[in-house]
Amino acid sequence: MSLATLRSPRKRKGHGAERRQEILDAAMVLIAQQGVHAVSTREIAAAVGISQPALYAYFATRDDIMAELCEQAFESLRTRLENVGDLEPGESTVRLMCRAYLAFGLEQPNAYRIAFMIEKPSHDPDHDPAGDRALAAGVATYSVFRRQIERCALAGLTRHVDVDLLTQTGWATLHGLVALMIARPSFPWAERDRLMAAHIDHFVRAIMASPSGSAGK
Amino acid sequence: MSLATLRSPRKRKGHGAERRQEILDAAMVLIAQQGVHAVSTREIAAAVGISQPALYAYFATRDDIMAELCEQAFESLRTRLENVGDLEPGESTVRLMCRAYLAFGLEQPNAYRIAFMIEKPSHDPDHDPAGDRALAAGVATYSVFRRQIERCALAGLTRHVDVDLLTQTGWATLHGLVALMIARPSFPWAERDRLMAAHIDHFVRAIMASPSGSAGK
DNA sequence: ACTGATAGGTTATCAGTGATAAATGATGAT
DNA sequence: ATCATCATTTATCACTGATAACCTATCAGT
Repeated sequence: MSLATLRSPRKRKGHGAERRQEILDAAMVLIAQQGVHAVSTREIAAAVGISQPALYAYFATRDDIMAELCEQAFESLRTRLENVGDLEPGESTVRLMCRAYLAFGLEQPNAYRIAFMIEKPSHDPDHDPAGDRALAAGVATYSVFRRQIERCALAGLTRHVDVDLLTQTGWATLHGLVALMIARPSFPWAERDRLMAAHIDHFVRAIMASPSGSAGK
Repeated sequence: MSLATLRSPRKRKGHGAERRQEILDAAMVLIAQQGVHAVSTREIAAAVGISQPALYAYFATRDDIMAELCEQAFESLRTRLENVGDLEPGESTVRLMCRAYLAFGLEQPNAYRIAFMIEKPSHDPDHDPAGDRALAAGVATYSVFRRQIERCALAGLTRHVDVDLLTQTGWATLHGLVALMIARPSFPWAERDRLMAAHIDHFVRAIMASPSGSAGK
C-alpha cells in the first residue's frame, strides 16, 4: 500500500521465538566483535533489522539479553565438559576436564566473560527470572564438573572427600587463570601452553591423592 | 536520588594535587557504597563540590580516574603483602601471604574489582599513561608475591624452580576464588572459612615440595 | 464481508551518561 | 589598577537504556 513505509529495510515478521533467538544471535556476534560493553541496544536492533524499542517486546531489559546469553554460554561450557565423557574416573579424566575448561575460556573469551565475569547490577530481592535461569544454568554446569570429582572421591583418588569443597576450590583455580588472562592481557604472562600445563598440574596436585604430576621441567 | 541535593556548597579554588586526591577519595567512597558501575562523573563531582566538567581538568577521562584508583588498589594490596614480612621462607609464610591476599579481596571487594576485574575498553596501541601506571603498579605487587615464592624456590622448598610459572599459576589460583565469590555471590558456596582454608591448602600443596597440608577435614 | 482483538512494529521522547566548547570569574604579577 | 592566566561554570552534544503512544497487518467469529 503505502510505499513510504518501505524506507527502512524492514524485515519479515518474526514468528515469536524465532525472532527472539535472532536477537540473541545478533547480540552474541556483535559482542564477539566489539566486546561486551561496546554493544548498544540500537546496534543489536539494527543488526536484526528492527527498531530499538522493538527489542523490549522480547526482553524486559538489556541485562535480560545478557542473562540469556549467559545461560547459553553456561550450556556451551557444560556440553564441552560433558563431552569429556564418562571414562573411568581418574587423573587423566580430570586433566581432560581441566583442559576443556581452559580451552573454552581462552577460545571464547566473550562467552566466558558473559558467563563468569559480568556482574549483574540487579540487587533486587524481587524475582529476577532471567538471572535465576542463568544461575540455574551455572549450577547445572557446576554439577557436571562436580560429578567427575565425586566419582574420583568415591574411588578414593582424592585428597579428601568433601566433594563440594574440592569442586569449588578446583573450579576457582581454573577460573582464576582464565579470568586473569582475559582481564589483564597486558601483563607479561609466561608462555600460554606452559602456563596452562603447569596450572593443570597444580590442580591435579592439589585435588588428587597420589598425582603423577611432573615435578620439574 | 536528586544529585543537586547531594551537592555541598561550592568550594574555593582547589590547590592542584589536593583537589585531585579529593576527587579520587570521593570516587572511592561512592564506589564502595554503590558499586563500580553505578557511580557517575556527576555524582563524583557533586561529592567533591564542583561541577562535572571540572573533573576533566584533572583527569582526561572517567577511565583515567578508574586507572588511578586501580593503581592505589594495587598499592594497598602490595603493602598488605609486604606486611607479611620477611620471615624465613617456608610454608607458613606462604600461607600467611595467601591469607593476606584472600582477606584483601573479600574485605575490600570494590578495590579488588577495580584492580583485577574491571576491563579497560582502551585497546589503543597509542600511549595510555594512566593504564600504563596501573599496569606498573600491578607488576610491582606481583613482584612482592613473586619474591616470597622465589625465596622458597632458592631454599629448595618448591616443586620446581620456574619462579614465574609458580607465581603466575599460584596468583591465578588465589584470584579465582576471590573473583568468583565476588562476581557470583548467588552461587551456593560452601562455608567461607572452610573454603578459604581448603583453597590455601590446595595452593600450598600445588606449589610446595613437601607440604604439611591437612589431608582430611 | 464487517468487526474487533492482538501481535509486532513504529516514531517520538525521556532522563541520564561521558565529554567538549565557550563564557565567567577569581588570583596573582606587574 | 590593569591584565593575563587558569580554575571553574554554564550550555550543549551525541549517545545510552527505557517508556509511551500510536500505527498496521493478520486472524477469528459472527
